Amino acid sequence: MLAETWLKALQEHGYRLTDARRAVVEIVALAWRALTPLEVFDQARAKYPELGLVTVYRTLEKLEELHLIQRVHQPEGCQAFITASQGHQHLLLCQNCGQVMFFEGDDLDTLLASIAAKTGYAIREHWLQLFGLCRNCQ
Amino acid sequence: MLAETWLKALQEHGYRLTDARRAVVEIVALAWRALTPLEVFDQARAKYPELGLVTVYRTLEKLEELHLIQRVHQPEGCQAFITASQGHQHLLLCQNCGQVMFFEGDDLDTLLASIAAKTGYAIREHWLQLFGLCRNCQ
DNA sequence: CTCTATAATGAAAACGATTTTCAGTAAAGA
DNA sequence: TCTTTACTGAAAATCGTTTTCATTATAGAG
Ligand SMILES: [Mn+2]
Ligand SMILES: [Mn+2]
Ligand SMILES: [Zn+2]
Ligand SMILES: [Zn+2]
Repeated sequence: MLAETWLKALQEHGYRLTDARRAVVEIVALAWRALTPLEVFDQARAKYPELGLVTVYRTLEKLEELHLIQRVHQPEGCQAFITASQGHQHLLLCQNCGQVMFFEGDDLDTLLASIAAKTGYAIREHWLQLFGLCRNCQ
Repeated sequence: MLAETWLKALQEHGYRLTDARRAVVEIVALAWRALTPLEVFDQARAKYPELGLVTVYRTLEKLEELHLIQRVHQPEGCQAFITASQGHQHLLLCQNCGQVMFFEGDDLDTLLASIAAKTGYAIREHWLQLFGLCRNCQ
């Protein structure tokens, strides 16, 4: 299970395992859409009611630092997090329910070469993100 | 000049022309990189020292609403604005000096069709943004 | 299993960015 | 020139996030 992996990773990096952390990790690891710190807080309090919002922020910070989660940029805001992609992948988001999927195999080489030639830029990175409706929401 | 166009657009939408607004518009219209509200404030105060930060926020809001400027998402934050693209264009940003360029002619149709087929999503929109080093910064 | 060092906790306070309130000012049209 | 009311900046309020701090509990040593 993903939550177990993350907890083990935290431990291996010298962080302690606590009930608060476990609650946060379990919520985020199971999420099928990006969650804001406040959404994580609300959902995790169901498992562990003593949880403080501060600990949510602190735990998300550590998970991001270990590249286990990543921030998602959206028209409505850029504070939400989702499980990190592995390797070179991009996001596909449902505009209705928020479901997040990863995809890979984008071949932008020709495009990037052409832009580099036209502009004189040395292109180092690209952000590609798709928005649409998932099967359920169409 | 771009600033004139924007001021005319504001006027045509029933907004009044004031010295404060002129100062803000002139700074943003001439910018070659994305500026945060505070950066606009600092630069515009050189032209009009009585300017208040609140008016910067209010003016940016109106310019965005009229699609004359657009918000730029970057790893360091998502509060900065730049002149809006016309038609279907994407951004190319210098990771060193922040220079912003637009490009068009991205052909993602094949990619989008393949992702749609694989995932079952109806793809409606895409965000593509390139990062690199401009000619001067290489 | 007990003890100890200290990482982690939550409450409260602080903070920084943005928004709202408000009384005075000035743009624009009559 | 006069009148209406949109716009202004200062101050206060608000919102999300971070810091501070005294207390608690994890993890490793003994
Ligand atoms: Mn790619
Ligand atoms: Mn495109
Ligand atoms: Zn959906
Ligand atoms: Zn540059």
